[in-house]
Amino acid sequence: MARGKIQIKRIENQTNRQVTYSKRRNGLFKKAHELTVLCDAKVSVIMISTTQKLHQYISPSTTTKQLVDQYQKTVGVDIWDSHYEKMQEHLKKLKDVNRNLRMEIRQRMGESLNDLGYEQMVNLIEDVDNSLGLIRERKYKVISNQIETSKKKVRNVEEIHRNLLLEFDARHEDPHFGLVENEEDYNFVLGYPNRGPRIIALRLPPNHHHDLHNGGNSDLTTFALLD
Amino acid sequence: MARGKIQIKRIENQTNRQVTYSKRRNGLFKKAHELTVLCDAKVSVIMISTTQKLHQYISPSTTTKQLVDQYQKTVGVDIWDSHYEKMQEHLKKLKDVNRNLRMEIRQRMGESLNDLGYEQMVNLIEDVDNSLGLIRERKYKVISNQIETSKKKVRNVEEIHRNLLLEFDARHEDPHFGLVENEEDYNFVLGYPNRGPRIIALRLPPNHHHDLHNGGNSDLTTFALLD
DNA sequence: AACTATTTATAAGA
DNA sequence: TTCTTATAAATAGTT
Repeated sequence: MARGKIQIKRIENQTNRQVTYSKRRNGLFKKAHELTVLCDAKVSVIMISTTQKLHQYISPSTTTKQLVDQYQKTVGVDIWDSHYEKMQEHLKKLKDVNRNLRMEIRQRMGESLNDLGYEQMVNLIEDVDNSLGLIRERKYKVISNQIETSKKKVRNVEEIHRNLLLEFDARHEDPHFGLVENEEDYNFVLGYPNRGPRIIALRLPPNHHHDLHNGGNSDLTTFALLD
Repeated sequence: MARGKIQIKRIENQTNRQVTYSKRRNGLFKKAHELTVLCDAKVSVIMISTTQKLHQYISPSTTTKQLVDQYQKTVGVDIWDSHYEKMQEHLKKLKDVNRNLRMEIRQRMGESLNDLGYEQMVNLIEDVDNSLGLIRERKYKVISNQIETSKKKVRNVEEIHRNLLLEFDARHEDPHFGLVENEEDYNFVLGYPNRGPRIIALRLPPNHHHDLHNGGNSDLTTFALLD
């Protein structure tokens, strides 16, 4: 439109094309803005160049979202629909699933049984009964585990105690064993209040002598502790 | 831009403004199209006039949705989000709720009990047990209802039968009653094989005489039928 | 990015 | 609305 007329067709020279794009883009935005001001209109211009660069003009009085919203409302063809549709479907499915789950729970809780036929009710009873059995089983298992754990702990404590007593015993038989020299100091180390000697006796079968540290799986015998 | 320079500010004369809007809108669209062709760009122009009329130009190679999608992707601010937010939230909540419901069902079915503490398990057992009781109760109720319904039906049939016999009886006492004149014809009407008379007797308390067709709610007595 | 000859857009009038 | 046209504005090609 200056220094020579041009044909409106793709500019093949890339540099030229980009320059023209830049110039005309600004021209378009300026025109858009003038239109906005002069005619009190709302204008959105979005453009993407061949180089995938995006530019946009939007009238100061509005936002792109507003305008596009208005666009879709006016044009009728909701361009969000395709976007929404799947979501709507998903939502619907989820609601259905939700309803069914709630119904199942209600029935399992003994409510909303009106819809059930006799046969279904018998099945439900059997099912819930089985479930109850499973849960009870599980409870007993948990209890057993807890008891087992407690037993192991007890055994462990017992062994530690026994071990201690063994050492104590050995010390009496061999006064030169270890670092502690006299009974008073030893009592002190054991945490006994130092109120004179206390007699502790333990009878241990010989074969148990080397089993003392193998955890809690051996068939341990409880020994009477004489204090 | 011709016949006098104009200030870029709102045109107060409405007619003038609309004319200018129309002219410049076409100009803008033309420019947009030229840009599209010359520079191989994609352009979307959406505008709304003061009169809320919407016009748009879109490059032939694309759609408004595509361009706006590109716009939001590029600009980063997802303008759909605000649109979707509530839905997304709803979706998320539903998913959570569904997950919890499924978990509850699984637990009620005796699965996924690892997460439950002992206390919770005891509660669950009590709950499921109660539910089982409720369902059984319901089952018994249904059975009772069915039995009751059957009983009523039986009573009803019995009454109809009895009524019929009463009429039959009356016919014997008063031969001129009704239209049927002789015993043979009457038996035929009643569907009895015509093998001579059959003696049928019925004893009925007088006060029940008018209760015969009031459904099954009265305290009906079952009478022995002598055949 | 700046210049400018020229084309194009358009304001005002009809 | 559309046409006309004087004139402002835009811009293609050049620097």
